[in-house]
Amino acid sequence: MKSIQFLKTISNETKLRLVSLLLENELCVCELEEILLLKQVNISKNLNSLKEASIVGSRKEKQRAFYFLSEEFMKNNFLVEHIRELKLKEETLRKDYEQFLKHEAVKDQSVYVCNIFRKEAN
Amino acid sequence: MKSIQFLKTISNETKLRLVSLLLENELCVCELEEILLLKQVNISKNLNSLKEASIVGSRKEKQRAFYFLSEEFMKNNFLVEHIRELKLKEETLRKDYEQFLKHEAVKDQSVYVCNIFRKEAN
DNA sequence: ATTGTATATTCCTTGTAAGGCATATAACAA
DNA sequence: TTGTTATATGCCTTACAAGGAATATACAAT
Repeated sequence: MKSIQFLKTISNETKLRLVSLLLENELCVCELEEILLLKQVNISKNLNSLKEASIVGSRKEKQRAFYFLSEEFMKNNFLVEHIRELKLKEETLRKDYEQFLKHEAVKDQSVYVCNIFRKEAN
Repeated sequence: MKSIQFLKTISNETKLRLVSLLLENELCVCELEEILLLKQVNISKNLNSLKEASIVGSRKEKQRAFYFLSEEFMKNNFLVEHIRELKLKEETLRKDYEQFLKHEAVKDQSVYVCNIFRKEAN
């Protein structure tokens, strides 16, 4: 069953965190890397498996790869609403969302460069 | 995350079929066996893992063990609604539901014995 | 006491998912 | 051209879930 594939795929912390963020906006790998503080490889791999499950789509823009939730997935209204609830209930998802907001703020006030946080850290 | 455990556990065909039926009614192992046409061992095992995930509870009545969806699980309104939708959309779940109705009909018109279908088959 | 019914548990095998690590590719920058 | 940034892929290991098969337990019926 396709529906089971959806469930199985998002029932993993990393993937759920990714989907959770993508509910807000399309994002590229390096943004996700900075927000989630996970290694690029894992993000790429997990995004890829989300893509194989038709949960996300992607588009290339120069070197960047932007990922977004698929229409097909978004049709599952109740499941989507369930995830929105988890974002309020689950600590990890809440914190990710905070990080996302910080990230968006920085993006707004300056010319965005992908590794901005990493540069500040050095 | 507990919520992930819920998702992970129900994202398996057998377990989803079980949960799907238990949305209708509490049922005992042998009833589930007859409706789903699965081996008793698998049903017991899967029910047990649903129980470990706090998705179902159980009560003993003589030799029978009746299983029902936990309050905790039922609080996830959107997730529950999602499953109800899957019951309409997914062939397997629809057929299971038909079998369930047949089973209920038999139960109503006679003194119920657990292996009634099996006896007819011989 | 013995048989039959209902359910649970244990052992075993197989499949698969997830992340680590190294490396590949692709685009752009200098 | 060479270096750097952004992303993807391949190989390996570990962990764990799922079902088969056999057996155990628990209670009921006779």
